[in-house]
Amino acid sequence: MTTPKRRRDAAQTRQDLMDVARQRFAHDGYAATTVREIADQAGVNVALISRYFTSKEGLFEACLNSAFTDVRQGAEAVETGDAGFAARLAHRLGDPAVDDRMRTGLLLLIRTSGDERVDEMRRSFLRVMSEKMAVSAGRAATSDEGVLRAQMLLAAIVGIVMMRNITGLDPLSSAGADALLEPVTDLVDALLPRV
Amino acid sequence: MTTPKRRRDAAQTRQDLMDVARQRFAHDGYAATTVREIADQAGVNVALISRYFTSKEGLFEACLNSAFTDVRQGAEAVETGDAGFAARLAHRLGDPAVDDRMRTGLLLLIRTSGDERVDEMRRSFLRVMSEKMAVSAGRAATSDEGVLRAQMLLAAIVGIVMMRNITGLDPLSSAGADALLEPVTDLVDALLPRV
DNA sequence: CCTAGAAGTAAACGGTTGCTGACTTATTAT
DNA sequence: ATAATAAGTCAGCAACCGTTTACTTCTAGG
Repeated sequence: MTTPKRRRDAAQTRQDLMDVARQRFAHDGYAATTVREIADQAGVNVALISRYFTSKEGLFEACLNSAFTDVRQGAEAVETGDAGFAARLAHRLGDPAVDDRMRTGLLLLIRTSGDERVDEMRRSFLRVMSEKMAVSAGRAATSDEGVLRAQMLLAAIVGIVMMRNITGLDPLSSAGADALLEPVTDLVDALLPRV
Repeated sequence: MTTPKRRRDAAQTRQDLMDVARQRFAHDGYAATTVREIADQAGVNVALISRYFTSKEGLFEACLNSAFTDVRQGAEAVETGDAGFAARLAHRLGDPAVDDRMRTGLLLLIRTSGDERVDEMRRSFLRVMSEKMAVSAGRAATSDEGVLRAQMLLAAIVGIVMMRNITGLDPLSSAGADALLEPVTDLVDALLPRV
């Protein structure tokens, strides 16, 4: 019991449920995560999930939307197009204390719920996201080659985050921001060099 | 009915089950895939999964082992260390007809079953695999920096395969081997240059 | 041809899942 | 203080999960 007895607060409870759900969905996937586990970990009853989010899918959709926001503003803070892009990215990826939300957000980007409508939301977000990346690197948003390279960079980043957090493979999983700096810089410069 | 009525053949049925299971596990994940779906798609009864593989986890473990073999020999065929590495890799990744087994194999590498023993198998395989990659690129297997870079390359490849096959994001998902050649070459040269 | 055993099926089991409706408890406004 | 309402709990539902047991059907060896 972190909070020995918490005052009733619907908004806070809703937020707690989302925080827990994001972690579990991101780490274990949608199907492997049960609503009871989420509720238990949040310290409330299962029925509140249905009340606040209609259904498990509704909760996942809410998580995905908040993940969009986090990844988007994380990306804006990081890829302003100047030379320090790779360094800041490495810092974000490497330091576990820095940005837990962006990490789980990135993982959620490839976790499917089985609902085609939700998948389309994700696809649309990824498309916009990769076009922004291409533009900020000096390409046209309509340039297939630039967008392709941006999507490959995004996929590579997601893959690295996933491998670090899911498999627990060393030295990748335990590498800090300093160890990641050089290879991440090389990766960014190679896939999406500024023109 | 591709085969209007097939002769009874235990070995063939076992193989059919594994083929179907690999696809489904790779694409949808372990928890989201049911044994009934697998059996139905293979055209046999559910009970045969327990008979031939003891359990769903046993089936997954068998799939993972066959994925190890495929990825290993796919990697051996591709990364002999010479200059054509990136080109062959791009060809394997891009052409859907070329190597379906290596594609599903790569996807299985980050699909967890929840069983810690299985996860350890995967971790061990990934470690050996990345050390081989580092060595074939001219690093020592004990070099943390070389192995880290190899693991990042592996993670990037897995991420790209995943993004291509799971999200259906264009132009990445529909890009052919020719479109992938240049960026993949840049990616490989950047993350794991031969020394 | 016939039979022993392998290959495959059908049906049901206990357990778990997501979800719901009736209920209790705390908080707020008067 | 107390009624009204929001916040949260409880117990159970129907459906589905993985697995098993008893059964049927095919096939190979004599």
